[in-house]
Amino acid sequence: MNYWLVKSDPDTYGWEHLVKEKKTDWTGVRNYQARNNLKAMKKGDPVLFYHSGEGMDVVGITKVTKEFFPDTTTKDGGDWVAVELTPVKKVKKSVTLNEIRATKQLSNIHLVRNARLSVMPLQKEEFDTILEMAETKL
DNA sequence: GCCAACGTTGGC
DNA sequence: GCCAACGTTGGC
Repeated sequence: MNYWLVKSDPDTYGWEHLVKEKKTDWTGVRNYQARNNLKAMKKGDPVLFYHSGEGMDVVGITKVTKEFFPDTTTKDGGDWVAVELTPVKKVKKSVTLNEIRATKQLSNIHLVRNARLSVMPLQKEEFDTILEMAETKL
């Protein structure tokens, strides 16, 4: 079991949108590192959902319900992939980037070190720490 | 709205 | 293969 975090701009596609749709194909990733992370996701892996821009906080937990497949929104012929994500639950208390920054155990995650990466792995300890801060259990 | 950080592109 | 220029993302 691996743990992940994805970022999304709620102006484009936010948590509420995902909940309404029940599930979504996580398309549009155009970054090799992020793509490799998508490819490494296994069915059932938990994925934290982070809002960039508005909010800047972890707002919910999703899970992988379909492992990677070709991203059909690709127009440039590139070898891009998507996964299917399904919302599991909203966190009780959203965890802001500031709180994450202020937490020593989380100082190595990409969210802090590489703000640009939109799909990133988390260590189990990091995942658990964030859930604890969110006062939420998986 | 600005700008820093980063990834990608393209000229050499 | 290097690196400058450019575009995009995302925090502030």
